[in-house]
Order: sequence, then structure tokens, then C-alpha cells
Amino acid sequence: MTVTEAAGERLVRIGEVARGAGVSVRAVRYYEQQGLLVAERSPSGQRLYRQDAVPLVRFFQQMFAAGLTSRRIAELLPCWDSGHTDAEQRAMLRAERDRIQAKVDDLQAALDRLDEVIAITDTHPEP
Amino acid sequence: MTVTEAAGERLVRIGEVARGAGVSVRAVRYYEQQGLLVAERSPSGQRLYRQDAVPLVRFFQQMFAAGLTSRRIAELLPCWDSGHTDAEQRAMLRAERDRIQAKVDDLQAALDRLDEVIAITDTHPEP
DNA sequence: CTTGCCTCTGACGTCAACGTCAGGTCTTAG
DNA sequence: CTAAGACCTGACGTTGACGTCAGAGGCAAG
Repeated sequence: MTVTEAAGERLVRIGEVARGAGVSVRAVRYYEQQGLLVAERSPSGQRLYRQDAVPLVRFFQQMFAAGLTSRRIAELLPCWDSGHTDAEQRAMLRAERDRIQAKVDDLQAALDRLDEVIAITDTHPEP
Repeated sequence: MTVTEAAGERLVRIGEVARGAGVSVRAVRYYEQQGLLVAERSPSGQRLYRQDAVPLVRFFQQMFAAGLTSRRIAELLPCWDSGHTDAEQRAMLRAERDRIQAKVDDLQAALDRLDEVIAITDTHPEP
């Protein structure tokens, strides 16, 4: 609805989506269960996806890697779809952004500590 | 053994360690169970820690935040204690370092995508 | 028509780092 | 002495994103 929908868009089955995005079929079903993904159904009940489901799933993976939950992603999906947000969504966006930034800083600190140890043990003679 | 051990070092109980490091008592016990932390015992069986347990627990938290498991941390603890490593440990250190670096990059990419959306929705008129 | 692969719906299993509860002991301030 | 905390050992519960298995269809090729 929110995206241009050409008349005869090519629809793909779940396996193709999964392979294309590099996830499991189970994962794609899970995303639907969590309200992240909608699919039409063939007369026999098989899920049919538009091709933009592939980059969408990749995007989910990226957000998962950033520590967002599927619930949070579902709450923020309208921001991507419609391009506008209410105050609550903007607050959530900023909160997630700050959380990720803090995580990056933490990881960088951990990285520095590891590098420190690596430098020490590398310049050290073997026991 | 590996660290200078003054004669009458002040020993603290588990609650103080937990508060000092900002974790739960349960967490400290868990670290012991996972072989990350050793404690003497009072005659009545209560755990007694040296004060350097506090920064050590903080360090564990940092490594957990970086995605290392308690098992991995336990395997790498000798690197910190002794200051030297075998080939396998050096490989593990590098592997973890690379993994964390990759994670930082992923998070940065996710951050950029969020910032992009934030910029768009902020310059957008309210619906 | 059958073979082989894909897909379906449940529903239980996994893993890690704890949380939480039960029932008992210890320590310390008053 | 006593009551309030702090601590002890099990042991089961939680959370999130799936894995995995069972049993039952669906679909194109030969």
C-alpha cells in the first residue's frame, strides 16, 4: 500500500527470500510471526513475497545485530514505510541511536584492552 | 600466586564486590561457577575476595558486553595473569579482536541508517 | 505416477547470563 | 539476646531469535 505496486510484480517463495537474504526459512517465518513481514498466500497456502522482502530481511538482520528487538523494529517500521513519525517514535529512534552509540563506545574500549594485551603478548618471548 | 600477594590484604565479602562492580551478588557467584573468579572461604563458608576482584568483575562485564562468553574469558584469563600466551591463545585473541571490530563496523552501519531516518523524519512536517 | 524437493503448521529444544525462590546459617547492631 | 540483614546451597524460571523434529501436503520433472 505504501509502496508503488506494479501490476504484475514477480512474487517469490520463502526459500528464495531466505537464500537471498542469507537467513533460514525458519527466520523468515519468525519475522512474519513477529509482525515484521507480511506475505500473500498462494491458493495452496504458500507464502509469496515481493522481491523487496529480501533487502527488508537484510535490514532486520542489521537491526538485530544492533541490539533492537523484533518488537522494537515492528514499532519503528512505520517510520520507514511512511517517512514520518509521531513524538513517541522519534523518542524511540533517538533512544536506540544513543544506545547503539554507547555500545560502539563500549566495544571500542574492549577492543583497546584486547589490543593492549595482544601487543604485550606479541612482544613477549615465548615461554 | 601470579600476583603480588601482600601479607594482610583486606578481604571483602561478596556483597561489597557486587556493589563495587555494579553487578548482582548472583552474578559474582556465577562467575566463580564459570571459573572466572576464585575466592577464599571464611570458616563459616562465606566467600572472601581480594579487592582487585572488583576491577576484575568490571573487566568481565566489559568482555561480556563485547560478546565474549564466560568460557572464552576463562580460556584467555591466563593471558592477563601471566602476560604470555601460547599460539592457540594468540589466535583466539586475534579472532575475538577481529570479531569485535566487525561488530563495531556493523553497529556503525546500523547507526548511520538510523541517523538517516532521524534526519528525514525530523525535517519532515508533522502529519 | 512417482520421485524428490519445497512448503505448511504446530510444538518443543537451545543457549547464556543471570533472576528468583526456598529454606537454612552467619554476623552484627542495639 | 534478638532481630535484621547478609550470606549459603540448590534448583527452577526468564528472555530472544531462532533450531529442529514430526507429520502432512504441494509442485515440476521424468
